[in-house]
Amino acid sequence: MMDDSEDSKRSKGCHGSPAADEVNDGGMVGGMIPLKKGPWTSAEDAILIDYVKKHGEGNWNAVQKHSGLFRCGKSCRLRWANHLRPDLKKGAFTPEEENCIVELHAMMGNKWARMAAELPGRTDNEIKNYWNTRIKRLQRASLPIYPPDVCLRLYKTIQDGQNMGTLQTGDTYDPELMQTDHFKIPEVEFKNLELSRGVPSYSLGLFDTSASSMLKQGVGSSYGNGLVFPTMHPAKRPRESQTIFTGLDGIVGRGLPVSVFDQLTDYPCGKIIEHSGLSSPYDPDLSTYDQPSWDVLPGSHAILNDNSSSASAPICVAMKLELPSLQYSESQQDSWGTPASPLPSLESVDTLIQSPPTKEMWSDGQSSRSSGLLDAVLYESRNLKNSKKCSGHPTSDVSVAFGEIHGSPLNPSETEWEVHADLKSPSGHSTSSLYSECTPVSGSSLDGRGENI
DNA sequence: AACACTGACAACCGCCTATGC
DNA sequence: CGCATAGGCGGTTGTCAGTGT
Repeated sequence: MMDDSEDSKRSKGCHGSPAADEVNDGGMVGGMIPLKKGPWTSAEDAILIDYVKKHGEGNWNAVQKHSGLFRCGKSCRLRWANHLRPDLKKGAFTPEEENCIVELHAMMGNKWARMAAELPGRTDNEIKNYWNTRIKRLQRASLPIYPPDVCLRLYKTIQDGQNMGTLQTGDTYDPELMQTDHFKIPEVEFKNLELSRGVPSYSLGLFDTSASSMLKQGVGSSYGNGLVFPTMHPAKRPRESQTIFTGLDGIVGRGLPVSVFDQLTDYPCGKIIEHSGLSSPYDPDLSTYDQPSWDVLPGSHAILNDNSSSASAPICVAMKLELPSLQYSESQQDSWGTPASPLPSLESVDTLIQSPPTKEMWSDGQSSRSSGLLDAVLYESRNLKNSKKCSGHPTSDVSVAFGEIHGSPLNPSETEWEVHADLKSPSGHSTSSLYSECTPVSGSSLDGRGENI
């Protein structure tokens, strides 16, 4: 893009590489020649391409030594990876790719490199830029980041996974067995994944690396509290731990930022999950989800800003934390093929802003980075699971989670819920039956946030 | 025509981990 | 085991082009 722009614009010496700084005395080659910064010229590109052809990728710091290119190794690597690689796909994202990115982000958060791995020919930088632009646009319009269908699909996927995991409760972790016999989670080849399927292939793939790791660990396994993914490269664990889960029984995004949860709960989609659950992920009639009358979730933003009463402040925070939007617009609704509904009133917006978790829920050093919807959904799943353990009331949360609104949308407090979904879990339990086993009275077992449901 | 705004893009920065010595 | 270096990743910033007023 700016390859042919002249170097004169910016050439302050490379600080991109700490190594270069340290070794080269602040961006100087051998302390003498300043490393170039700024846009790459086509000549530089040619040099770099030539170098890679001859020597292959890697050893980027040697590029400068052997090619006379006055760029730090990092800069070379970036240039090659983002622009010069022959397998790069140029041009705008296709709608399929865009959908894929949204769903991937819902699953894994800001893991651009991982997302890029799912999109052949695309770079993490591209995806990141696309996402940031999208976020900005949606937030400016106060639109939700994740389309409802993404939320639902994700939740369904998680739910299925969790049901499978339930079978493993108490099992000892055996990587091979888990891999091949028990869960039948394939070694998913993510490349060229099919898009726009009911449950995207990468969902399984993601499970293989994150959620499935939990499954593999098995509930109550020795890994349960270790926050360690046996299948993950150790090097990645610390970073991944930002979105790590405490094992199936404790399915919760360890680093799940409040903001993401906010989105899940504030955003009608979150409500979908909370309230309608699996009634039908593909239910075309999502209009009920758009009711501006979702129950009030009081005092929830205390974590975010220590001031649950300020409705606008969280929005500002959200800009950073990908906190989402508060309502649908007609256009957005339409674009997602769901019925439009009136925008919530400002009061409703205020209400929706508030929701989320108590401090103890996110107390263990959550990251400010987005972890995606997956974490949030997992969290919800955990809550549901916990409630299952705790109680056996035949109504309430279960109905809430998997029910259908029967009450007046204008009076959420009196809304009645009724189980009507009967999706079969892999374990043979229907979701309704599974969750009807655990039916704490609203607020009784959800870590003190039952009133949120 | 001038200006502001926005989106797209490229590149840099800082932090982190892996690896080799 | 500690240190230095290389490389990867995510966040941020800067630039440019297009568009609307």
